Amino acid sequence: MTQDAEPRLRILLGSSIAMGPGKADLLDAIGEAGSISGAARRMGMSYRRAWLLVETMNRSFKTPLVQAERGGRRGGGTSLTGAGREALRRYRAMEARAQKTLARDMEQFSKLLNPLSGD
Amino acid sequence: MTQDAEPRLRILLGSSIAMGPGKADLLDAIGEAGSISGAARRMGMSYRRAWLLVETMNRSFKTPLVQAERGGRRGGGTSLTGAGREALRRYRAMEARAQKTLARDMEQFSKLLNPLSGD
DNA sequence: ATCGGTTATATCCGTTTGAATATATCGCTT
DNA sequence: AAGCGATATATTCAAACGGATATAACCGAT
Repeated sequence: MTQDAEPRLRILLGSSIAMGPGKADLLDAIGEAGSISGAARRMGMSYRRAWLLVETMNRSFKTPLVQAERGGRRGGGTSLTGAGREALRRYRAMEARAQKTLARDMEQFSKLLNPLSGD
Repeated sequence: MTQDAEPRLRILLGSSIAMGPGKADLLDAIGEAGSISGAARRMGMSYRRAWLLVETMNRSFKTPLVQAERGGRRGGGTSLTGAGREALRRYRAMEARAQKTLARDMEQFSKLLNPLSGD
C-alpha cells in the first residue's frame, strides 16, 4: 500500500486563501471544541496559527465566520456564526461535488503518478 | 469592480503538490519556450524556482514530464515528454470540469465573500 | 580552441512561516 | 480578592522559501 493522490479545492480571494481543506477542518474543530485553543490542541497546531487562520477567514468574508468571547465561566470561547456554518456547509458541498465529478479523471491521472515519492 | 473568487485545483501526492495551476502554467510555458530558462523568463520567475518545480513534477510522476538536454546548437533545451503532454492535458480537463461543475456553487459562495480584502 | 546558451548545482541572503513563550485582558467562579 | 481558562497580541527563534549570483558541465557553432 502507498498513499494515493488527492484532489484539493481552494477558494482564492486575491492573494489569500479564503477557504480550503485546512481552514474547513479548523472550522469543524472549533464547532466541536467550542474554542480556538481547544480546536488547535486537537488538530495539533499552535494556538497562534489557528488564531491567524481564523483572522484570515474573518477578513475574507463579509460577515465573520467565527465569533470569540473572552472571560466568563469557561474563560471564553469561540463559536461558528450563521455565516460560518453556511460557508462551511457550502465548501464541503463543493468539495464533495468536485471529488465525485473528478473521480474518474483522478483514476486515470493517478496511473501517471509515482506510487513512491512520499516526500 | 473588485477581483472575484477563484476555485483552484491541486493534486496532492503525499506532502508535495504533483500538479497545480502554477506547475501546469509552467509546463505550458516550457512547451512554448523550449527551455526551462525561457519559460522562467516569460513567467517572471527565477530559473532556480522553475527548475525546482520541474524536479518536483518529475519526481512525482512515474515517467518524467519534462526532458532536458544540455549543450548543442542552442545550448540545450527542455521539452515535454508524452507523459508530460498527457498529464497537462488531463489536468486541464479536470480543471475545466471542476470550474464548470462548481460554477453555480461559486456564485453562491462568492456572495459570502468580502469584495474588499485584496490582502 | 573559444564562444554561447542552457542545464545543473551550490552558496548567500532577505523574507516568510510557524512554534514557543510571555503578557495583558476578560469575566465567571470560588 | 484571587484563580482559572480563554482570547488577543508581541517577541524571539529556527526552519523553509525564494531571489540573486556564481560556477561547472555540456555540446554544437564559429
